[in-house]
Amino acid sequence: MSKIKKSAKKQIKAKKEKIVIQSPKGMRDVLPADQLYWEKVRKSANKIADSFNFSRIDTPIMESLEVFERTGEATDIVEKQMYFVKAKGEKKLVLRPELTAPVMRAYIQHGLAKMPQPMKLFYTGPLFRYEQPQSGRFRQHHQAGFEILGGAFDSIYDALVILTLFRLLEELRIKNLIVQINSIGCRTCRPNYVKKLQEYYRNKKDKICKDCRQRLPVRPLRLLDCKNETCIQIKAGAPLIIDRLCNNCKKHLQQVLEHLDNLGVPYSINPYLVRGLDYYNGPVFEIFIEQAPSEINFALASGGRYDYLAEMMGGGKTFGIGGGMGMERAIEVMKFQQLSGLAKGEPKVFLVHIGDEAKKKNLVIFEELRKAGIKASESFGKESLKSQLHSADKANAALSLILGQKEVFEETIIIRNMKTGVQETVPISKIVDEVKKRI
RNA sequence: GUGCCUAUGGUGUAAUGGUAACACUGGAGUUUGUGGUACUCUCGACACGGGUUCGAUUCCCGUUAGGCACCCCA
Repeated sequence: MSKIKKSAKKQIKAKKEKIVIQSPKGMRDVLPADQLYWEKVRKSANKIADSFNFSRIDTPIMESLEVFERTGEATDIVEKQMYFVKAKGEKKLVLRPELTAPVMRAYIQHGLAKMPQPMKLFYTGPLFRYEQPQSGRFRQHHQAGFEILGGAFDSIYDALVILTLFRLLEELRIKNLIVQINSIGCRTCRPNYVKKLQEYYRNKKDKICKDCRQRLPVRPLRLLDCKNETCIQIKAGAPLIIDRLCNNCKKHLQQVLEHLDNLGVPYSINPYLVRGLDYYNGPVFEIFIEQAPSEINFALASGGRYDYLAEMMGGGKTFGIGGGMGMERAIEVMKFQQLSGLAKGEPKVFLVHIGDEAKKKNLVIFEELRKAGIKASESFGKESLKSQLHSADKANAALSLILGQKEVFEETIIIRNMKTGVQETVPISKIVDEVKKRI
């Protein structure tokens, strides 16, 4: 008996079974309500890029695996966080997990080194990392970035990239920005430092956490980032790279700081700052909100030098410095700081019809206004005068153009000022001029 | 990849082992061609799948998604 019941139940349930389609984990839709922010960020990025004289470059969102494999020793980003794309044939394709290497690939592939140097390149676009999403962390996110490739090895360019990103964030009216900066040395001084650091930790192996014990031989710089309490205590006595830079690196960092002083860009030295990708060298930086509450306590932008990257990728020796801003994160902060002034240009004119003939005529008027550069709104789908005026009100229209049967017959139209309620009747043939007069 | 927390209309919140309430939003209207207030009506949800149970939105398990802490990072 219960068997019969259950199978009956199953049949009913099978009928009811719902299909739920969601966006993939860590990937979000940008709905119309949020587009104002995105528009602002895109526009500002373009504006800043233009005023700093960066040229736009776009690269595919997929690259062959080698582009990222060659960018250095193993890092989590290239090792664990890449999306592989199943294609029919030959090469393994991946969704790009970052944008510096693709830009460098394009630079090498197209011989951009033959152009006047350095190349100042700018981009915006999505990138993909397989990781656990959290607020301010997505599997697909967008960056606006700036790269200066080729030319001389000059601290000016470091400062210029930092300044550009800083000004972009300012352009978004984000407040209390601060640049954190460090240097991770070069091929000469970093190995020496790493040795020192490993020596320091050698006799403290028992005290540090499990993770750190594993990390010590592979990625010793990460120990300085550990949040384990005892590790924090131990790291207080650890040697810092910033104290062990070679003369060149030390001088270079000092020059960058001097430029930032001259430009009035606020910064603080963070000796524990390290980068996620291994091809970086020399000064590295991240831009934060000063004393940020936890909701927005993340790096808004970051970058550094990558003077060895071109060679790793099979190109000639090329100096490089670049950085990127996380667009989602910038928007998060804009929302948090409640930045206003993002209002979109509302339609000023609203078309109202009474009856079918008027509705037909309104479509023509709509197109005439549009050709004349007047953005009109409408509610063709509604019939009652009341609800149409209600919509006009909701749309914040300054004027409503009311066309009824009588007006169609007389070839006139009523212009209603929505603020004062004053109405005037004008000939339809003059509607464009009459509207222009009033807005 | 690991651990913990969460999941009710479009949004924000209720309640309940016997299928859900409120506010806002959306739609229609309050007599004939006039909005912003007020009032009326109305659309709309228990994330998905399985189990326990006479019966599950409620309890349990799994999945998915979101959040937090790791990992890592814009």
